[in-house]
Amino acid sequence: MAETVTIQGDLELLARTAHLFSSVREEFVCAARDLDTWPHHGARQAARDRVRHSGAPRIRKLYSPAALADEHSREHLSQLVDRGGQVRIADAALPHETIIIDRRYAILAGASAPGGREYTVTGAPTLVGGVHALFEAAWEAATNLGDFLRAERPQLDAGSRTVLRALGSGVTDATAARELGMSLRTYRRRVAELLDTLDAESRFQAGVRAGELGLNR
Amino acid sequence: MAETVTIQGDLELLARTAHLFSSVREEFVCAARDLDTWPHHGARQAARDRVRHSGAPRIRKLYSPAALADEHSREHLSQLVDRGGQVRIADAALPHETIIIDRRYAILAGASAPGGREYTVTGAPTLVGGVHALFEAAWEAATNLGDFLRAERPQLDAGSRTVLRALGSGVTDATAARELGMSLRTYRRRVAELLDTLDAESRFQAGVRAGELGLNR
DNA sequence: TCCCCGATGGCAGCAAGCTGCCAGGGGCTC
DNA sequence: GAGCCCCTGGCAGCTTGCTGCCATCGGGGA
Repeated sequence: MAETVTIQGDLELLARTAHLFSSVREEFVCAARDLDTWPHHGARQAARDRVRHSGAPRIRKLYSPAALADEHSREHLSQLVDRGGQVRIADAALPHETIIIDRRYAILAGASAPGGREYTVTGAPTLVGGVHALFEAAWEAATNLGDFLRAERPQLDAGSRTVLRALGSGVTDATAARELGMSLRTYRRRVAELLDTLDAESRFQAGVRAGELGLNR
Repeated sequence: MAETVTIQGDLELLARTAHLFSSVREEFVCAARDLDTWPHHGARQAARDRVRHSGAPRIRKLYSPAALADEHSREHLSQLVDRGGQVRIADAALPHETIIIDRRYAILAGASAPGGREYTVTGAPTLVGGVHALFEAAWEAATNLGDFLRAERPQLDAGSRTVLRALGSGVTDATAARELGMSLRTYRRRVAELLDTLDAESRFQAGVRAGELGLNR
């Protein structure tokens, strides 16, 4: 392969770079806006297989917050982490998707063209090095997936947390109000406010949200 | 250091092995019953620092299900995973805690003795190799932390899941029953059964459980 | 001081949720 | 078919949750 080539369309990209994806030895680095960006299903399988064995490459993926939009993506990302990959979320939008393999090859996505999207694949050391340095900078600035998800939970004041715990303990409103030293009316006001901030229409729904967000602690 | 030494007590272990923990280059392997077993706080910090940089050692930790007993430990483990460590849960009890560093040194915990717990530290290749092989076998047989947690969720039949979704959608019982094509009475029976299997005393509590267990899908 | 404002709590009425009881109804075995 | 069992649904009565309304209270600010 020439040091730098331009490729049109996903299919050709797959055909021309499949051997690169399956040759990953040490590091597979990927930056993208969301999970739908790269169509490299074969590569995913190869990467998965490799992680299972010792001497696995280090896998790092950097996404925009957009990658967390739907539940399905979240599930996928957490599975990625389970398999030993590292996932971080950047503040930036990451419009130009990038893959770097073993610091030897870089694949950069460009604009859409009539014949499909345009990609640049290069093995030129200076180019790859530069791209890698940029990635490192973005990587360092980004936050861990787990931390990001934890930070995402709405910040509740101490009062709301108390009410939350009372609700979670399963007691009736009367008991909870007594334990918290407030009237039934006020307690129910707090509950109603909590449902409002959690955007829930029923107590059950609020419980689900609280459980998902790990607020019940 | 002699090839194999026996050490009494946690303090001496720390003193004699601190340099080993900070010398980890490629792989840090640990098997233990739970998180309280090893007192190596310094090592944790060292490992943490290393993971932040490239060329990080591969960290693998194998625990018994007992390590998941309390919420605090779960939190700690998931943070470990966030930082790029791999955590698996074994079916076995793992009574003999083991640490292997770079396949060069092994630390094995033994029985409690009057002068503190007894530890064996060795750098003998055959010994370390043997221990490592045993660890690999146990590791392969164990399941990923994430998978384990997912499998832990109680299995609900299709009907219960439907009810769960209805509850999660936030509609009233009357609406839900109509949508599910059953009477109000039966729907409420289903809800009551669900609360029972989730061991919840209120709908909110059931919601929390469902959210925690990721059942709301 | 007076007024305003926000938070609280009591009350009342309604809506929603919970459950015991009993009456079908369908499938099963004998 | 008879008896049995389990599931369902209606009814009723009760508890719990929800909220509008109003009175009260305490802390600023004009």
